[in-house]
Amino acid sequence: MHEENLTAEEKKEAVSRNFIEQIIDQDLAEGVYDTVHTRFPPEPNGYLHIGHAKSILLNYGLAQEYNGKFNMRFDDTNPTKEKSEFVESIKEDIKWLGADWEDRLFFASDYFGQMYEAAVKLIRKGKAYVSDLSADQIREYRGTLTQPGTEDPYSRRSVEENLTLFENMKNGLYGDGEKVLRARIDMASPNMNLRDPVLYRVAHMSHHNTGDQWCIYPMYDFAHPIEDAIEGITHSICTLEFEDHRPLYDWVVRELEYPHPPKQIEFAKMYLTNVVTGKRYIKKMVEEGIVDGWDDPRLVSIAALRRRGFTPESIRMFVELCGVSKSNSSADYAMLEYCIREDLKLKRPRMMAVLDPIRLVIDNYPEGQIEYLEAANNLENPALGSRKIPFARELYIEREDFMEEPPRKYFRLFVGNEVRLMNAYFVKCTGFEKDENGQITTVHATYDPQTKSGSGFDGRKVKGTIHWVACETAFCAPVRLYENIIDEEKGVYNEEDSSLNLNPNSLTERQAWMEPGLKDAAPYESFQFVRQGFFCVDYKDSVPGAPVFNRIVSLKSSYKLPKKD
RNA sequence: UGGGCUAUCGCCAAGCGGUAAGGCACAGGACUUUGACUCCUGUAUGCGCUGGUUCGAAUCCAGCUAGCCCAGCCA
Repeated sequence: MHEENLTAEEKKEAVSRNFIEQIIDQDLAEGVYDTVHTRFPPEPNGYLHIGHAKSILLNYGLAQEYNGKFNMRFDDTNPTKEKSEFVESIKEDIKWLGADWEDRLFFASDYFGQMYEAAVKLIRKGKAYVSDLSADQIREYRGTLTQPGTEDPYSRRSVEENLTLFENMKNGLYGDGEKVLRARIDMASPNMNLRDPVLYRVAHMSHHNTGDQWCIYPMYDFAHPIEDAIEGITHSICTLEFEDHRPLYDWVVRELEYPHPPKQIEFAKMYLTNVVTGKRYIKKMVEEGIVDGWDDPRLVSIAALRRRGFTPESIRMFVELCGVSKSNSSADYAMLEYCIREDLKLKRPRMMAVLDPIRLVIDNYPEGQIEYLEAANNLENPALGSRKIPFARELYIEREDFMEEPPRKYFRLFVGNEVRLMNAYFVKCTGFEKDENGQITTVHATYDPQTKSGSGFDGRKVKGTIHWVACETAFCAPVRLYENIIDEEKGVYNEEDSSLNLNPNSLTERQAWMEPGLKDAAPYESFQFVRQGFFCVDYKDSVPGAPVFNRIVSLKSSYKLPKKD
């Protein structure tokens, strides 16, 4: 760890450490801590989204990296907002992401007794007092950003009186809002958080974990450092907006005289371009039925990503790629797409499915004959084995794979051109048919038996390869093509008239014709459909024997079909 | 207009006084039974601006500018 001894070359070659790792390295080197203990402390008031994934994986990853420990803790200090139904979904999402808290699952509410004692300790030290001011009055006394606050008229109460009053608060002698416990710090501090912050409030309300045992509840700023200290957390990692709270965090652990005080470190939240992350917008869309719930595959909640077919590995890769810093930023959605393609490309079979079919008739192929051809599941990963696919005289091919008047450098089917049918034969286009509307319905071709896939034929080359399925045996199932929910101009939500502007193309559902083997696809199973992208069976909408395929991500394409006028 | 934080390529992000890493995206090219993948190649004379210190500054100093956060008995 003696950086100063490294040459410039060595410095460059060293794996760069993010700023949190640098802080931890230094703490360890200086003996401030001799271990690393982190935690993820969500409030169970909603579902987790991709932004949380960064925090989860950061905290868990740091614990792993330094051979330390990682705690799961629900920060449930406000019963008015929390529900136990969220506890389970949060646990499920974190497990899915692969963060393992082992046997360390905690609830802040389990520490209410210790927090109460801590408050009594502060009162005894003269560092806290009970105030009768109303919420409005407290606001007035707090001053403004530019004007200092003024002393709370109740701040001079004696220790004995405060002790009694606080006990009375606990015992339910006062109604909600009647009294609060405040820290005595500095009403004139330029940092608003230090102007005698409220430590405890009265709330006669049932708590999801403690029931009616308590009618006073600690505030975040008081509770959080205590939670961290109790659990032996060393590095308490949170987001940037808590930077101003750090002096208060430090004040609490100092006044309570914890022997090994934890250290708060703040990092920038992650945002994604082209997606909606705002809870209020999502809530509104859910309420108005615009989306299919908080796990609608167009959203970026952990559950939505899972349902769409993203893998934990891809999320981890994404978080790692994004890095950690203190500058507000939003990652390009293309980076997430890259990660899921990267993760799936060697792992999953590459199958054929036709999304917009026209008929291809191979006129020199025997009528009624079905031939089973061997197809590798993944050409780049032989370990995935192979399958048999039926080939016949009449096939479906993609409408865009034939053109009556091909533009320059179009390698697919047009009259006179020869292409390879993937996993099958070369076919040469001989003609086509149109219906009364001028729509192409059928393409005719002849095949060359000696060009069979795998035969080693190398007599001639073709530039194009297209995918296909045999009409008779094709399995027809719905596929859903997603665009992210955005309005490029205004975003999904217009602040001015509070209207929602949904991209009407955010979801397209259509039938697709696919290899018969796909009808046995199980929920969550994913595939690459050649040239169409990666698809995953939607567990929620699929019934046995009738899978529904969500497109996770499309493939990149360097060829754009010219637009028709 | 009080306090805190941030500013390096279209998007992330290294860099910590020795002469601008990397990834995504993009553009060329090679290869190809997916116009995918893979593989090459290219992309900041410049680090928000202006001065200063220094042989040397993205890095240090000063002054600006812009953005984010804070006036919950939310977290």
